[in-house]
Amino acid sequence: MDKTYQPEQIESRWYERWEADNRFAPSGEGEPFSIMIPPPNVTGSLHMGHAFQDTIMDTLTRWRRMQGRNTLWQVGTDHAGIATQMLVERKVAAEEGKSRHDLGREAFTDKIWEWKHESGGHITRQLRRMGASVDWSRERFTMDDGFYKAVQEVFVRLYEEDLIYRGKRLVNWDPTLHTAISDLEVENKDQQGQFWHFRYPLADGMTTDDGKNYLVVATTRPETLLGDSAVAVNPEDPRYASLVGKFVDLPLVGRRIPVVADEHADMDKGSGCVKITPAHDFNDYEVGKRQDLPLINVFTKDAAVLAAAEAFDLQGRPLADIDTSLPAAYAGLGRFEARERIVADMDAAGLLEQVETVNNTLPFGDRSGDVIEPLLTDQWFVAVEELAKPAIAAVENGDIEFVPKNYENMYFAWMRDLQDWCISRQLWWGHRIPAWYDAEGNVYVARTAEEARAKHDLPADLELTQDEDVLDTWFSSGLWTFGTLGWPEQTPELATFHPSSVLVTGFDIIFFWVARMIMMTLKFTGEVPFKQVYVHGLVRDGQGQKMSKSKGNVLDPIDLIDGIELDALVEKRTGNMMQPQKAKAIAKATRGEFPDGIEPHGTDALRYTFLSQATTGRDIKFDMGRLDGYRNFCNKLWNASRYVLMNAEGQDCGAAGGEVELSLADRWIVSQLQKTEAQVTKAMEEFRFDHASQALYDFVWNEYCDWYLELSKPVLWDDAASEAAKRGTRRTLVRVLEAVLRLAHPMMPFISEEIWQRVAPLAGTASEGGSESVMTQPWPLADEALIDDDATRDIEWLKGVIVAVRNVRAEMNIAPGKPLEVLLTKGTAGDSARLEANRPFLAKLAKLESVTWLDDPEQAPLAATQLVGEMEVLVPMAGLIDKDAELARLAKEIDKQDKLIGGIEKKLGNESFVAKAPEAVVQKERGKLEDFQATRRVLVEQRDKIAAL
RNA sequence: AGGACCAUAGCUCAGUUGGUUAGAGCGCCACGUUGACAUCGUGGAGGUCGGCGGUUCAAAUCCGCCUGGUCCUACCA
Repeated sequence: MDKTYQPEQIESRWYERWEADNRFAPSGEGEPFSIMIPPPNVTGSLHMGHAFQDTIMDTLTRWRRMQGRNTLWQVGTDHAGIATQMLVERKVAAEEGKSRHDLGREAFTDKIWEWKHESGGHITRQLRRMGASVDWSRERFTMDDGFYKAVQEVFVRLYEEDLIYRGKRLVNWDPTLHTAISDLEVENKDQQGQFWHFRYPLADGMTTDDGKNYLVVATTRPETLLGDSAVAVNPEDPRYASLVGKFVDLPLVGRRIPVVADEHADMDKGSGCVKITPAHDFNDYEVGKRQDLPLINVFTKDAAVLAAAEAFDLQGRPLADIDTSLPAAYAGLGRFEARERIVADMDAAGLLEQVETVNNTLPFGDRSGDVIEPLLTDQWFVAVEELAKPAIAAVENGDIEFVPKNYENMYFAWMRDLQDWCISRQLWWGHRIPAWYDAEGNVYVARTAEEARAKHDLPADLELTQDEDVLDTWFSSGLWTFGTLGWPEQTPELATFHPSSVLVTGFDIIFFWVARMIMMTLKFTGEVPFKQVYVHGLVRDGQGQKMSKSKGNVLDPIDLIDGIELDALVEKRTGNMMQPQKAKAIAKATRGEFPDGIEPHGTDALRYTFLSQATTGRDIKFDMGRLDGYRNFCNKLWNASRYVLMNAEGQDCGAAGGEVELSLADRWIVSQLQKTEAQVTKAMEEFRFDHASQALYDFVWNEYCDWYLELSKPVLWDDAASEAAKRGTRRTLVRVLEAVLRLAHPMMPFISEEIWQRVAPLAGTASEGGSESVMTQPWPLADEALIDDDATRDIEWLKGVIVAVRNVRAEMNIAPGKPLEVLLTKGTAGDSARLEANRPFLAKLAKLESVTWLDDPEQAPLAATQLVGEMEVLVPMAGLIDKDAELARLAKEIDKQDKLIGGIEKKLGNESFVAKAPEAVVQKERGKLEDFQATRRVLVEQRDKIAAL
């Protein structure tokens, strides 16, 4: 083995080997365990969130596989409609100077497929770098043929049950992307805006009660004035009661519109009058429905003003009897330009009463960044009410369990107030909606045009054209758990691996994805999609900031694994920016934070860092310090293994039998191993990866390396030790390490495999040069019978004495290597026996020349003293003591004991405590009091002795 | 406006059903080339557990209020 751990040398090698050996496929035996990967965008690349999530899934998968479960980690990618289309659109524009419309639908989607083939391997290669043990042979894509079929099937069946319908509705329209988007894709941002108060003249000579011939309405969107259908006042408002049913003349347009009474009007806001524009505002749309108002659309799909408005009734049928003429001056103006012109014109007409500056919230499309426009368009919807009921019940009755539990409330709140889901998108990339139209606009929903004809008895020569729209990406990803397993065919995989065991996902897509999967899967399989949902937080930077290109704080997991030069990192963070003016500051911050770039850390260290920080549900602040620390941990494990191999390879480790004698240390470390195995297993079961990683780290570093390896040296290097004793220690060294590697494997797959290959043959769990992998070894099971409390107590005693001597050395400034004479006194017979049993260990680890048992404490020379239980550890200090320093130290120690004693005495002096606290607690306090008092006595004795010098 | 979560050492975080001398890693200080490891070893310093009040024999832990932070939902004509 190399002297230093070199992750890059082992990681790619092992992944290729595992894949070649088909280690990731289900075994076909045992209780099934399955995880469906949240499919990343096919053209995307791995970010920290993926790396984190993949680590958790892989750890669970490897662990369950080792437990003997029939394990499938299903992999695949998502076509990601809008994101992918936009990306290719930009690429085509940059490279060919063409828009997608220049190319046409077919040629453009061909371009996307080309791009998919070209770049689609990127994310999967990165997944391999993370060590993900997914079954590549079953890789799926949401637009592959089988999935397309599943999507069509679901659409047709839902339509046949009247759970999908088409209609003209107000939707969130993205004027840049020219598509509807869902509520979830709208990001509301606070802005400072203006609030214009307009006068709407009353028609027919009417006046208000206070004699005005106009009503005042206020709006943040003057341009929608063109589409007003009414002015509303509150039915309870006495000021306007006489005007309800009368009319106003809509300024600039000249249309007569009614004054209606509706509860939407708030008497306490502004004038109490509100303009109603049902075709351009969601609240007004509701008012329109209640008041039976016409829907007057005044915008094009670009959100520019139409030459003539379009009027519809609430069912979306054109209305002929409405005057749809609009002022020619605004035709073709964009909405913001129209706004300015309208405000100016109102002002000029003397109808602008007031302008206020206010804070308001604007809706932005999360992809385009454009301001979203509520627009009346023809769309397809899923009626969700019926689907939601069983989906809510499944979580209520525990068929699906969220971890942590509090996300269930978030889920319920959303599910109980669900709007119908707009599933059509005016995009070219996605699943084409399986609906056909004839020349008269009749719609036929079927799996194919042929099926549509057959079903509806249509003549063969009737021309049918397919709906131009595609489905929302989440419609198809909602079918992910069963679509990937071959549904609608009843495949064996579907029978075996569905429902999946656990979904690992971020809280940000509970609504987008999790909720919809639950609804769709229950509907079509009658099963829940997964039994548990492990919800994790966002990976943020060290300061708790969201990682984003514009902030310049993005870390690429691959750079953490392989390392990156400073200049390359700066270039990566500042190149190709949307806001190039930030580049300088980002470069400076990056050079400040990583003056030497980023060192390579390896995948295992990165995974371990994620796991150690994986506290359920909370966002994690990625800690570079921990990454270094766990790289060091890998190095520690590496070097400990080198020590073991140096002492075990070519030696008799007891695998072939032979007499074996186990030392106290051997029995102790085996005992500690059992406890660690139990802890790690329990933590895994509870999704507490932080605890699992911590327990393993503690055992490896603080027990196995710090103590056991040191304790093994006196046995292995002592010529006087028996062959049976050496064999026992070698066997223990090797066996414990072998178990540790199995325990570590789900968390650190690469280093554990690399070392295991060398260690397992020595431990007798694998054959020399064999084809086994740690991946498929049994998960270590704690054996209660091997827990040895006596050995633990003895080793604790030994450690106590060694630490006591080290303390003395540090305090007295004695060189660490200087051999010392040590006396033990005031101990029990047990202490004396322990000394005899552990003399060689003590001498070696505490660097002692001699250890003497002193029966008569009076014989003790002047010495630095430490306590181990009742026993005193004396390091004779003839003439070497700095009297003042030692007195000061002792005074401080005595003071500390006094405080502890005082605290307990107060507690024990409290009658209620003694009366009400459990007896065990009281006894414990009494015990502590005695200990502290004993310590204090020794310290005082020592102080008096030194003071007397 | 409603709701969720969080606040523990300089930093990142553990702390199970109330009973610990409140822990870990990193960082810091001192010492150290002992035959696995300086990506290391040994020892150490460092905490009014955000504030106030309550319940209790006993509160970092339970309850209430307050402050600060993160996020979600809704509204903003």
